Amino acid sequence: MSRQPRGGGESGRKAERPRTAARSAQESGTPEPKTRQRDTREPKKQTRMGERLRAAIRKAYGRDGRRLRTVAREAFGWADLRPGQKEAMEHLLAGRDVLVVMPTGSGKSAVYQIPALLLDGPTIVVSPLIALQRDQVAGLAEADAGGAVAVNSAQSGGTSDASLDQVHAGTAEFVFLSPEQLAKPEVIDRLREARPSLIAIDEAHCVSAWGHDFRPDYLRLGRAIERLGHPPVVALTATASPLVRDDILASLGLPDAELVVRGFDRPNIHLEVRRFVGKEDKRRALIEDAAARPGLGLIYVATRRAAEEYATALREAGRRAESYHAGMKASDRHRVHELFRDGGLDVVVATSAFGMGIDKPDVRYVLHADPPDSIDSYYQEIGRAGRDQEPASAVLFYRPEDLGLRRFFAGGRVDEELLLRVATLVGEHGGVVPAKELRDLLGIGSSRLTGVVNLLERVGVVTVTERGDLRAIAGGSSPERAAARAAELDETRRRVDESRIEMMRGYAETTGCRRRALLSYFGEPYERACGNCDTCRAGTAAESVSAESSDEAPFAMHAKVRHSEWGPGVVMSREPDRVTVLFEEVGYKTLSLEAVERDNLLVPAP
DNA sequence: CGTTCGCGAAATAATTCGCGAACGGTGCGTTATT
Repeated sequence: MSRQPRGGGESGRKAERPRTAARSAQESGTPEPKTRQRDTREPKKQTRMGERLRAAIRKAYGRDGRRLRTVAREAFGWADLRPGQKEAMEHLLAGRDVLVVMPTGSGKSAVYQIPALLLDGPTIVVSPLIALQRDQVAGLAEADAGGAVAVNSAQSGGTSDASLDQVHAGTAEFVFLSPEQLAKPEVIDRLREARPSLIAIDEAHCVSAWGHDFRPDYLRLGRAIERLGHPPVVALTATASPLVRDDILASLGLPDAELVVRGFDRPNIHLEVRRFVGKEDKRRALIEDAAARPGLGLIYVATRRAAEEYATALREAGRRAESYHAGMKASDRHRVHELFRDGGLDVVVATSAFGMGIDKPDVRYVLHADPPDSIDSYYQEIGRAGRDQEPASAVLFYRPEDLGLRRFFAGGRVDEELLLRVATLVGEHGGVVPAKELRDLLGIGSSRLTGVVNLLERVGVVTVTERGDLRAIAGGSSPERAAARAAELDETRRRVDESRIEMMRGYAETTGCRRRALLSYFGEPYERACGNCDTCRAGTAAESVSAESSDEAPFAMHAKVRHSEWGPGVVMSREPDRVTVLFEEVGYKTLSLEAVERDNLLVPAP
């Protein structure tokens, strides 16, 4: 079987339908799908190519979803599709971009795997961890799915070259790579020549969580998508609040994406917060609790050191416990992962490094020795419990002070002087500045430079060429002004991050139903008390809910409002005496209704 | 932001106190040595 690299082509397992349709769609002047107006700095030709492809796909497949079931059965052996899966696949076959928010274990991968086999052209899968890529390639090798390869630094350059050759020749349907690979012009060139028909962004919350400083190439995926001709894109994640969803779509450049959200509530997970004053009290209580619990568990901690200390203490208490964090040798991490997977442990004590790619159904409890940086992260972590639908527990061992570390991490600011230096150097140069020369001149690595350039690009003074080099935008503002505006953008991001920590605090300290607090954070209406959290059992949640339902609150859920100082926002949750609003500029703010009414702080916005 | 570490001083002979400094998470890729 072979896929013809360019034009023509008669042979091949897959029908030529979409490509043929692409030509006829173009010739007959089929109206372009109603899609995005792309960034004008991008080459026009590529954008049009993407839209033609979309039109072709729409024409060829329309609303016909019957093929989906056939492929599911024949290639993957899946008996049936779930509603969310089918809906997302149909959007893709109709040429639309899609953001899929579904829990792990609900078959998110199928959402791109099945359309991949129906669309003629390779599928690019962006995956954050090389270990994950390995698992995904291995998983696809077992199916009759047209072959899967990876491109990354853990294998030899020759192997990666061979992978790209296979994609090009049509002998590999799926190619897995990291965002860093897609930052390389030569990789993009070769993938574009292979005419990809689908792009999947796996673990898409990483775009939002890691893009701004940790792995800045995540923020360049939007560019990569354009340069690949913008075939239909599906972004997949297990949790994302409305804020994070918007961030993902804005960053990837998918303003008109369809949204498919399924299965947020996990009613079998009992929610509880235990509050402590002393650090030592908390530590003792957690060890005692974990040592006594039957079944498999996870304990999340904030530092590597705490991971090792708790694991040691639990071993002394007679449990089969191991720690897991990024400071451990790769071989040890691997060993712990396998032990966990094969039932050789009672509990893993881990930093946030442990999680992605884990889908063990019988985790009975997830304890947090420290709160994470957001409810998004918290829900992701506790969501690893009870996937078998049997009762499970999520307990947060809470002291307000423990949020300090999260504030510290969120408080990191961009180097304003570096912003200014890059803006000045590129501005004065006038022409194309090779990124490597700039890095050498400034003595910084590519990740730092990318972080700074991402900000300067957003304020419109610098642009990145297809080769990855830098050029000033003519008529842009002065370097000083540009650097100041870029720093302001970063400041907004910081304020929003801090407000997300405040929402985490709100969850820990609420007297209302905790499930309701979580679900309303994710924009899921939940107008009752769940009966399966500590506040419900204590009775405080019921008071809170009944008080609210009798309340004639003036601000409905999801209503658009405007604050005199904080600007536009959306109502995210209401309680009897207060309302939480997500503001574009400052993030989440909880306001007392009394103050809102007295000073007329919020007005409805159009 | 909060905790821990290391140091010198105080109080007294082996420990305790107070203070400022250092540190804390997530992974890609690349490169220099075994």
